[in-house]
Amino acid sequence: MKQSRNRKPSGTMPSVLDPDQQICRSLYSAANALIRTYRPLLEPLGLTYPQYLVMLALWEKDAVPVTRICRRTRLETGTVTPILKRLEGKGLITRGRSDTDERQRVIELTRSGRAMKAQAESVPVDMACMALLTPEEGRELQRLTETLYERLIEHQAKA
Amino acid sequence: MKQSRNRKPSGTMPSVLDPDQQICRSLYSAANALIRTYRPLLEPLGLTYPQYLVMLALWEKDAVPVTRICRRTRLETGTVTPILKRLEGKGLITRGRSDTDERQRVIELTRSGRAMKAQAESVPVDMACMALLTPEEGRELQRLTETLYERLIEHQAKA
DNA sequence: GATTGATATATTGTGCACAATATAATTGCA
DNA sequence: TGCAATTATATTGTGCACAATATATCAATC
Repeated sequence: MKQSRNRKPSGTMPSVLDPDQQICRSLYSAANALIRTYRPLLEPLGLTYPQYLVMLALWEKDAVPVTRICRRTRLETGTVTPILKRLEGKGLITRGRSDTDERQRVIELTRSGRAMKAQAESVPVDMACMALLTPEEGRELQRLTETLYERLIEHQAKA
Repeated sequence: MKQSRNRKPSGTMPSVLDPDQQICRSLYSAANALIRTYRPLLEPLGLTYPQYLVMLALWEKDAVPVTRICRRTRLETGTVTPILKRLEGKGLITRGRSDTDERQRVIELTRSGRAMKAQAESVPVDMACMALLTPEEGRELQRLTETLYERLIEHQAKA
């Protein structure tokens, strides 16, 4: 592992509490840095990354309940509800009520929200152009993070 | 890639906007889920994960300026300063001033903060016991996230 | 058809995460 | 010496992220 910024003296006893050994720090800082990198690409759309994630879910399938948005974005309702309100405020979605189940909202794209999809197509393209990872590295990283995610959810379900 | 929760009809045109294709979502949701999993392990210490990260930095090297904490945690000063205030409030650290440079703080562990280190040793152990990833998977994941992080920082420096 | 339990969403409170900006001390150097 | 540029930290404002809790509707069953 590279430690260009924190070389240890050779012969140092490795500690389980060494920050450089923390997989979670690596994962966390990479995720934060990646979202920071999305920012300028999303700025023309006026979206944050979590807002973009919600829009992706809706471009995939429109007129869905909040539950589905949570499932596809992997965020909790307490996170998603305020995001939906902001997207409504921007005029990108509506938050109607289901006819068959008064508890359920039906989240629908407005014309403006639908129109944004075309503009958004450039975001993954621009991101890919940065060539941050090779295609193989990208696939491997996604495979590993998906594995980890699944096991964490599974573990969480047991507790 | 597994898509147990969102099978697409075979022959569906793959979209660059498909949520399941987003490496960033995989990374983000795995990082969030991992930090959630740390929570019960850190609860006996009364720490959040970012607070724990700061403590790791101080257990590695005590009596350091804020800059070093930022570097080792990979968090910004705007994030770290309030965390340091909370840790000070818990009686784990002090935030003195440097004699040689009045701008600089010297962040030092208190006796209580130093004592916590022994208790914290069990956290990585308990985490490892969950066997979320094999040692090889763990190493590979850390290698890839470190690579990504470095390239993102590099890219950010250019802009 | 009333009650019990489950489900869908919303609210509240705490703690990040960071950009932008402010403040203050130090350093360089004209 | 004086002052411009740099550096260290703090502050402000916005938007997550989530646990815990609340509320309202629906479903099941007695």
